[in-house]
Amino acid sequence: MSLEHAMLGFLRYTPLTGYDLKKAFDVSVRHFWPADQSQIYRTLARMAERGWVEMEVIPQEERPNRKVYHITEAGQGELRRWLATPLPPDDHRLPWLVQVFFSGQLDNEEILALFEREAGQLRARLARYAQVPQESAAYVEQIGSPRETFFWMLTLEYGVTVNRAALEWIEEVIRRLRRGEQPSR
Amino acid sequence: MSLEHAMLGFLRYTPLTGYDLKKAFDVSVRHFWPADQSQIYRTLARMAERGWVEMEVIPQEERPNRKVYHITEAGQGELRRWLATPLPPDDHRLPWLVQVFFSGQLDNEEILALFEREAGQLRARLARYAQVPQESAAYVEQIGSPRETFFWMLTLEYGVTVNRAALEWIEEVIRRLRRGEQPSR
DNA sequence: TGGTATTATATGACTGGTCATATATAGGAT
DNA sequence: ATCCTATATATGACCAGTCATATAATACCA
Repeated sequence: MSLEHAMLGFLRYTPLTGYDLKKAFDVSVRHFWPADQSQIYRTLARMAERGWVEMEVIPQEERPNRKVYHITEAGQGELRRWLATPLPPDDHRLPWLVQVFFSGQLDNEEILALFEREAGQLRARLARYAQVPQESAAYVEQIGSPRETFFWMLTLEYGVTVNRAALEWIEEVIRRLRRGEQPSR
Repeated sequence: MSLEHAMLGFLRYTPLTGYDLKKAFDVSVRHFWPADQSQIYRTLARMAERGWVEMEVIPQEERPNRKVYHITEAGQGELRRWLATPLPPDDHRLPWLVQVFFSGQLDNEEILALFEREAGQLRARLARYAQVPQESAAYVEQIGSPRETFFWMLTLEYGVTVNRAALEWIEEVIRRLRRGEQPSR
């Protein structure tokens, strides 16, 4: 399960609380692995039971105590093992393609709107990706590892490449639909 | 929820049993919306409760009775409504990118293997896509609607385009890694 | 003779993830 | 004066989807 291993990945850099982990996710991997706050805490508890992490309570006044988790030897082993393990072929679900598949029964204008909405979402996503370097700059500096940064940036490149290809295809389809390429009912 | 609406989409063409629906999914939308058999039956029951479909039992000897479902007016309305409704921005999860993100701690050869495995999976997926037209030919003929077929084929085009872009990017990254572009530890 | 596939529906147990909400305090903004 | 944000952890209810398994007859293949 990727959430656990992503959490181990962050904890390998430095001990963190659940709250810190949530923030780390939100400036980095949330684009391909969003993490729910409540699930982070539950998962942390499970990981502690398994001995992948250990917890240390840091008392605070006028704030809930911080529970700082650090990775164990077993946790490092598990992370390494998982990183080197082939993943099962992933079946991603694309509800938008379900709409396209059955869109024949809509009017041509409605179909055009369907594609234009998706184009808009892709442009918005690409715009968000363009901001990632700034957003994560502090974190990048904090970790200060050119090797880690290199692979972080590859995930961003992937997102830009794939979403740009999708957008270009959709723009081409919009032109085809305007030309009236779709058979009528 | 897309499963329900995909099921309505198929039922709009013709009445079907749960078993038929599973087969319809498996030759078409399973590439972007796989459907579990047990979930199809449960969902069918829920849709009947809501009045989107109605069931008719066709007795059979020496086989379980067929329960043929047909779409109602309400179901058609619901399908149309959903098709014309903007989807919430989808957060797809890509466990492979989680591996890439944290791969800095692996050896260079292991990282290369990570990318080569993914390239292999993408090639396999593209090979499967190449077979879709043959696999679904019977179904296409059975429905016999050029308009429907046009949009079905667009979903396939999308898959080919996006996965090809991903594969090309990965092949480029593999060349970069071989050149030693990644900083060492 | 045994194993597997096809037709056909169904349930129980489980898992990963979401959403709403709770607690508690401080500080800044409207 | 009130609202929002940040810090910090946690639970209950829920939902979609997965996996294993059950039933039951036929037919084909090794």
